[in-house]
Amino acid sequence: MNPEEPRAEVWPEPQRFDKLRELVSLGINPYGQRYVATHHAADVVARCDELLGQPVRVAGRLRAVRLHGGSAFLDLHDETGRIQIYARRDGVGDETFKLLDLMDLGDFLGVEGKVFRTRRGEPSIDATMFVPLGKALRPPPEKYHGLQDTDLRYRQRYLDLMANPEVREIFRRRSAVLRSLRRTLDDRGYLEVETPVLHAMAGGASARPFETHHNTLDMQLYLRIALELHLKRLLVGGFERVYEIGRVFRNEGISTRHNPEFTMLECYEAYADREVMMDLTEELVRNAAMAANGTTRFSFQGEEIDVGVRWRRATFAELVAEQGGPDLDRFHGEDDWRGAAAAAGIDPGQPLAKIMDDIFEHYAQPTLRQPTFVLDHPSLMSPLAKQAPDPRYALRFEAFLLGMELGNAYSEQNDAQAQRAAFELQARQRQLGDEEAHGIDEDFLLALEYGMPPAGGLGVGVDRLCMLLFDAPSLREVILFPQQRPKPQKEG
RNA sequence: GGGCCAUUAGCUCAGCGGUUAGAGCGCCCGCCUUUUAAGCGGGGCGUCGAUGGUUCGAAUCCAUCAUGGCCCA
Repeated sequence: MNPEEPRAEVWPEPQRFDKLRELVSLGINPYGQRYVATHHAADVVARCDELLGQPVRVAGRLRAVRLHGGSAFLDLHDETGRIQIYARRDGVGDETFKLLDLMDLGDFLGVEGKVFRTRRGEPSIDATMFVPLGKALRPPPEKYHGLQDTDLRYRQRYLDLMANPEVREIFRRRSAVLRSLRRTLDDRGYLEVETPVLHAMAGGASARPFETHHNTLDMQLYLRIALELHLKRLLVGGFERVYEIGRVFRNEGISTRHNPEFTMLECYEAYADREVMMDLTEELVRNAAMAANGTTRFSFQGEEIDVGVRWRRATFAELVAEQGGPDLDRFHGEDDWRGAAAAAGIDPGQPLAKIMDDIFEHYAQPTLRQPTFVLDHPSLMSPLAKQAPDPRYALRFEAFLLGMELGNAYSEQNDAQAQRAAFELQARQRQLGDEEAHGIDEDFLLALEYGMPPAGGLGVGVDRLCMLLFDAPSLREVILFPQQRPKPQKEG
């Protein structure tokens, strides 16, 4: 009907489009402009009695309308909660009252009025004026059940946040955890730094990287898989305590416990070692638990956990043996490991480091429910750590909680020649087909050759920490926009 | 990669071989100036995820595919 606005023809909510045009024809901007509110919804509710009769201005999204002929009750939601608006034809005037016919659920609205309580005692605002601040051309999710479809909840997280207050709460708590982590480190004299995401060589962890390309330099680059190697360069440069909270990327599968990009905290402390990092790990997690939950005790999917006690400390070999696995101390070569793998039903043809990891996962990992530090991993799977007195093992620990790896730490290797030897061993593993083995990072070795203090280094998976503290069944619940397969395009 | 489950109206769901596919919310029309999952009266809503097949007849049974979820690797 209207060639100038052909889109309205196919619009799924033509009435909303019509109302938009009607507002414009009345000379009203449906999208508003700056609106200075005096109060949030929660303020008015909390301080209702003290504000009784006083004029206030609030702004938010219209979530429900109950029409009563010459009057109407509106539910206005802002970030703090809900406030009820009472609009009478007598109170706002005929013209403004008619605007109600042009409003839809989901629209943003500014309201001015006097605070009062209804007959049933509900804190409300008796409107004297309201102004459209943002038209919604699509309806919000269902008001009672909210948005349940997990696919849509993640794809259109804004609808999830709009409809489900407990989801908003999760991300407020996540923010509290991040603040707590920063505060704990800041209070210990750490410096927060930012290092490159684009790496010429992806190192610092065992994982396959995402590849990208820089046009002007015409070179292949990788998205970082860890923060480690740049932070250690900063120790070379003379900073003694540094940390970074940043996104890392690993080109792996997606599951309830894995997202291809995730947030990592890494911190490095000169002149410390893994013992110091164990204490720090306990403190970071304890403080984060207090920030998120107000207590160090919490339950995860029905299991009671306490991160406030001293965590158990046991070696990699002890834990495997404890669960009926082989005596790793008697292992002296590759054949021992491959034989043990076969005995455990693990593919013995895999790269050796993967076998070591799988054997631990097979025997010990699922049993580590309460917080546990696993010490002394095989050196082969720990190329960036100093070696233990027994060179088969590394001065490393991993923190486990509820069967999940939460953190990883080393007494950092600061001997440039030993580091080169470890990298060379990794390179041989890579030649043997281990795609996750570390490459020889000459640029990092160059830095080490200038001298690095001994140091303790720690990495913590922030998303997993949040998942555990929030009792979330899936990592996706604590990531605002988890990775999803693109939806096939519908209509043209 | 393997197994199981789900996909029906804008949203939350029912229907599970047999007239023209349903409910609540939302939406449209009417009434209602203290309601609050407001109420009352009326109305429309769908490529029943996609594609094939079986059948007189398919949302329903079968196969394949897509997306998501859970479990396992």
